[in-house]
Amino acid sequence: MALNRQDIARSGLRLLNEVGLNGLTLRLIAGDLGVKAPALYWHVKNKQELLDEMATQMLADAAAGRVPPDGLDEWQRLEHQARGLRDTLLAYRDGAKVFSGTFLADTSLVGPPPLQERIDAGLDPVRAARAHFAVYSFVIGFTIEEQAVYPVRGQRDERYGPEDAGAAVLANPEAGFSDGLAIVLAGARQWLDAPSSQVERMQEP
Amino acid sequence: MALNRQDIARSGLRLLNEVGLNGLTLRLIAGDLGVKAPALYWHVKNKQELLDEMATQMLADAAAGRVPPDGLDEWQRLEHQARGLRDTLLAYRDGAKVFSGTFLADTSLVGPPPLQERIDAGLDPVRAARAHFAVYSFVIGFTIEEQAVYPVRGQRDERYGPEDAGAAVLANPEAGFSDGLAIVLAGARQWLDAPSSQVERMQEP
DNA sequence: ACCACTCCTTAACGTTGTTAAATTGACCCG
DNA sequence: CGGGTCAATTTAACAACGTTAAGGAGTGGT
Repeated sequence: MALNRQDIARSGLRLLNEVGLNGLTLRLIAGDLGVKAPALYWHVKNKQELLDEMATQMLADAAAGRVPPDGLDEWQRLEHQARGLRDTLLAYRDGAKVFSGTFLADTSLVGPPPLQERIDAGLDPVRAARAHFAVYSFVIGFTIEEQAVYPVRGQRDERYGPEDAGAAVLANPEAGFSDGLAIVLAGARQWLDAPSSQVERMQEP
Repeated sequence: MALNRQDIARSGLRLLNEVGLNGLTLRLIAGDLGVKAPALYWHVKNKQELLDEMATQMLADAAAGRVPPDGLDEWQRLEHQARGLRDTLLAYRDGAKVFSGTFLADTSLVGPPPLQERIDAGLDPVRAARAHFAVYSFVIGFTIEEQAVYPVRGQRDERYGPEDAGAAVLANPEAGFSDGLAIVLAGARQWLDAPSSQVERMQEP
């Protein structure tokens, strides 16, 4: 019968979709598990540690059902991974916020690093990591803004009028994300082929 | 004597650097202003509204001292703006988190929209907005991750070991950001010239 | 002198994360 | 059997938080 961190995290994730990050209280989670709040402290040091566990669990659940199809090249795998990350974050209310605050308990869950082929072929691993992180950063940033406007997928928050700049893009989040991702991937590809570590160098007629 | 929203927001921003977002309480801000906590509710509806005001103030203060130099082309202005945004967020503890949660009370503060020249020259404004938002998203995402590792600029948080992927990039945040920004800008440039075909359009409701 | 309005205080409420101490239950050893 | 140890949970309580209600002080107009 005894609880464990995973059960608690999973309960937290389910409740997250019902009440949002602000409404997610330890007493609520405990009640959902048929237990009183201080019991959670036997398994978890902090609420923060619980949120970390939730972020990890979130990624693990999503990675389980998302093996990239065979026959993709490394760029397509990178795109697949980026889309999967966004889908994962969107699967939970405030998912991106929960995720971005925490670092993962188990980093092996992100899956095999992309661009490994090119690293084996001589690409500087630091450069590869930076390109990868640029894609990752874009996905996190985009999804955070997206979830600010659409707390749950498809339902727009009433506080945001249609007037500001971001809203023009987020009027159609899918297209905005696709285009943004295409931009970042194209840039990464080009940047890895033709290194220009200084941005100033990229001006051309 | 009478307080106003700006004073409160400014006090909140100063205290943010001392105590962080978690430690930022209404009673603390009120005390800093020589006033009791409920007094703030005369000027502000919510704590959330206060945070929105702080985010706005943050951007306004930063934009004041950051007019782009003359003689830059539109890409250089975009780069300037992106670097300025990161600097602004880094100027406050948890700055990116505060900023990303809120939308701005006054959107005129972001400055004149970039890429206006190309829009005048016939570029689809939606495409321009998406390219711009891709850059914006990257900056937000990168800086959130950066501040998770470095709560205050230059001081690494002890919880993160050097082992994970993001840390490899964030070992040198300045270089990581520069490279990432170069990637996104290069991609945007290329994408605006030749719209990518691999991403098909989604239709609006 | 009175009213109206702005701005702030005092007092309090319910909720939150968290801690300390007592309690239960299961398993092992004599 | 009986006691002891250890894991897991409960009961009770705490300080702190965001927020609300009610009232008081100051100011200005008529």
